[in-house]
Amino acid sequence: MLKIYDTAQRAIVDFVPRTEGAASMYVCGVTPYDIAHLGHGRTAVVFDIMRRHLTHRGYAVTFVTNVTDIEDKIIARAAAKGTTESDLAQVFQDEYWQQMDRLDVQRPDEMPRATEFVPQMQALIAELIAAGRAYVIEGSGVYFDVASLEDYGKLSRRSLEQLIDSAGSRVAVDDDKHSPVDFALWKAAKPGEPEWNSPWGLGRPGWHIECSAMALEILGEGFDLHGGGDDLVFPHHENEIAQAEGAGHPFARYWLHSAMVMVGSEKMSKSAGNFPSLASAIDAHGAATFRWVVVRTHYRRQMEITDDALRAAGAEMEGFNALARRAHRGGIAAAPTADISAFLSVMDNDFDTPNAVAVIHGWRSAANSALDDGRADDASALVAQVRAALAVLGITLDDGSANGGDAEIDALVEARAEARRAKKFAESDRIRDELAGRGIVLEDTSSGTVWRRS
RNA sequence: GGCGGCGUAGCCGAGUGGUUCAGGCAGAGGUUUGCAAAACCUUGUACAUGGGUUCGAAUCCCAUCGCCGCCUCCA
Repeated sequence: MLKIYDTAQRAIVDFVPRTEGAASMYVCGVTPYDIAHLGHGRTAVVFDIMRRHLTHRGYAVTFVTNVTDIEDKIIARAAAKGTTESDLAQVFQDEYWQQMDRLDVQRPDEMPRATEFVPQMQALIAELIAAGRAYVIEGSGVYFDVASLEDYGKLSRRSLEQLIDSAGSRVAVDDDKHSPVDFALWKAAKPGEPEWNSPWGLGRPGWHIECSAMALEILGEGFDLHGGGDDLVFPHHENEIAQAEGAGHPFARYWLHSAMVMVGSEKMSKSAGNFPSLASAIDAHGAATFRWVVVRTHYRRQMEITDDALRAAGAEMEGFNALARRAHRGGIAAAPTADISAFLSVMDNDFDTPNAVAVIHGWRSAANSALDDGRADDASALVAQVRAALAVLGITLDDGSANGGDAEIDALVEARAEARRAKKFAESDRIRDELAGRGIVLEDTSSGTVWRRS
């Protein structure tokens, strides 16, 4: 039985989908106005693993991730760069998916862009007005009337009083709004900004409405899982719920939130300017290592992704790759099927990847022992378990088979092997040192020498 | 100020009342190897502090200290 931590209930609960055997999932995507950072990488990997695990458990998963391609930051950045909003969004969306592809993050089944769903947003806004949950301020826009919704704040556990108390202390309040906590559904057009026609005049959608409208449009009422970074709980997800339920549409059954990535004990954020790029981390340490460092910490726990952390994770990954190389060189093929039930049941407990990692390490160690002892069948089964479990985590091992293409290195490796056979160790060591100088590390196995780049 | 989380051995990171242990990285010793590399084996009595509950607490309760997040755009 899959159990998940539901932010709304603040508890680990059984996952019971809307439709048996299916799982519909909406994960808030990015606002593409700058390059992807480490936090984007973590969040994407976390939800990708949830998706893979659900799929592995037999659910037919429908996975939706939106793109917020019209928003204040995009408008400001496009103006600063002298480009259009859509071009700017496209550039950074492409960069984002380029990194996601390197990380083997599976593409969503649907990737709706906010600008393509303006009619649906307007329809939802109209419903909210009709339901008495929203009001129009001429020349300003349409606002959600928070006080009209009895249980507003239920996701983030905030009361209306405390919200009103703190409102205005950090954000300027529009005096025309009925309450300082009311938020914009539709913003009246401003000169030089993109605009759409609407029953309330030219303008553009507020930030939160897109996700309510698109999730309902694509996944329907009462879809299963809604996810995102935990910085979105309030106000974004809270407002999504208000917009959907305020119009009478049951919204997400479960809420999943992944914790933030910290840098130097502070939350990384674009506004603070402390955001190491995802690309540079992958460049330096590899995609599998990045995934591994994410997986080592539970998704609901804050973590730092430092160079040291990546190095340690890289050392672990290297151990797994070494196993794959050994098995490959020794002609040990992974068994066609693998029993990874021990791994899966750990994962069933709210995607407990840290403990799942321990299970995989156990198999790795046992596989090496089996290879040491020449127990080929055991080794084959264990290697298969390691590979299958890692696949659920989105990691594919490098067994070195792609290293065969370098004729020059292969020739040197062979020359060294000959020298060794002739017991000319001075010569064989000289060749090994030469290769080491070029970043090539040799490993002599019982079935021959394999090499890798260090 | 309100809401929430965290503080575990050199480092990362599980664990929520009890024989024996998370797991990993780094370190040390050993086996293997011509020497290495890789691998395997052995090796660490840690739980912020002070009280309390209990036969027994890292684990429950209270207090204290420290760190972090949300309350503003943010993955």
